[in-house]
Amino acid sequence: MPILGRTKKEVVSEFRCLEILEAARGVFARKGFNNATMDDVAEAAGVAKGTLYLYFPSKREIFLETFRQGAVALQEEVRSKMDEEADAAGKILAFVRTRLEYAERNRDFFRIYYTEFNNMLTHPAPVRQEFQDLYDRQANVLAEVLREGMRRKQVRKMDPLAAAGIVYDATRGWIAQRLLGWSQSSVEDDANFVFDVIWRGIACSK
Amino acid sequence: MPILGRTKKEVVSEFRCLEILEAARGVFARKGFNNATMDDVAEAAGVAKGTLYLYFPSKREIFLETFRQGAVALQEEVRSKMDEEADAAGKILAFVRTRLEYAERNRDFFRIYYTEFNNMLTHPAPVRQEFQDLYDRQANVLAEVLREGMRRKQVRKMDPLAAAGIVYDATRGWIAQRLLGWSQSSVEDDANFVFDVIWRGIACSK
DNA sequence: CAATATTGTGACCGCTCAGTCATAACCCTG
DNA sequence: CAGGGTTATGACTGAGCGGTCACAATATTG
Repeated sequence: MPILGRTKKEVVSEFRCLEILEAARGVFARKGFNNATMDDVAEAAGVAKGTLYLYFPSKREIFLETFRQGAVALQEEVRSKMDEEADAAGKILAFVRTRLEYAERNRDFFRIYYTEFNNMLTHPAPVRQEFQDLYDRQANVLAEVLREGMRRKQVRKMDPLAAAGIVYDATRGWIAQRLLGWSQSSVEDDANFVFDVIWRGIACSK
Repeated sequence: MPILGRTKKEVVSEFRCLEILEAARGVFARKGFNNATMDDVAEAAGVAKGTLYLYFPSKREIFLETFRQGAVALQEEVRSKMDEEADAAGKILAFVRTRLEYAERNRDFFRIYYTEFNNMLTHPAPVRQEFQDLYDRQANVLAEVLREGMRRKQVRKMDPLAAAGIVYDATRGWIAQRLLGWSQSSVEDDANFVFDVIWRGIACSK
């Protein structure tokens, strides 16, 4: 007896999955993938260890799912905020600000993101391609914005992907600093500062 | 019978330490700290596992030592190249270029540096402070250069530590891209590009 | 309110791996 | 080259943990 296209069973199951993922996110953020145990996750989620395996096939898969969830949500938020802006400057500021804001609201996710992303990329794994794509998509959105900016003479001529890399990394670094508590300023101020430096670096000097 | 202030025993012992550290660096770079086993390190070093424990108290300590070694060498090289330059622009270019060059020559070290550094910082440990200091020292050298540049009206007024963070992160990001094989250009070109963008971002617009 | 199906449990298993230690090989030195 | 000291070895141990499964609790159905 499906309700709204889904059986009750499916709804409950999905709810459990989300509960587990949320608990897992906190545990992985606190202890890192390797030092987090399935017992930790089970305890945080308030279920027995065996239950975890009713909803996920392995520790790795739980981890990857928390990762995917956060990454996709981040990308969508960033993309939608960028779409609201008309020109390259506005879009890039939106990119920086939205990421900083999201990081503030999702510290656990970003802890995971920054401690494990490099690991994913540098140590070949079956999932490597998936995360490569994740980065590529972000970089390409930025690069497209920059290309358009160059066409309109707002951004000076340079390799768009290279410039995108710098925008991305400057933002990345700033978020890391905030996560480590090295910045006292507001998200707004920090975003403006990072944007200001980067924009002067890539804009047409008029 | 000490020779040149050291006994033969000490010399041999130091040599063995270096052998082990070099082997360990490769293993940790390839597999990451958690997936590397002491058997791996022993095999790479061409000794038995027990021998490792004659020279180091634990896996963790071997790892930290490879890390310290590389970080100290990097810092000294960067500092000395920066000292050869007279003004802020030259010093910052030297900072970027020397780091890129060093990364090219010490890929193993940088693999470790980038995959484990965040781990060190975000997961409290007795060593946390040590690595915090390592970063602080680098950032302060940069910040001092920027402060001096501001005094001479070459760099526009801004928080020097914040600006140092951006220089550091843009460089960091670029090295990561090179390690992942995402850049085809020469080190020289890449260094100039990164410097160019950053410098326009922070220099007095004249 | 049985009878059956579904979901949850946690003791347990097998394996990996850091670290140990009894033994061996290799020095010196006299 | 004997014998005492130093360095090397690798089989072994014990702990930790991912994953399983026999059983229990709960839900569903007729």
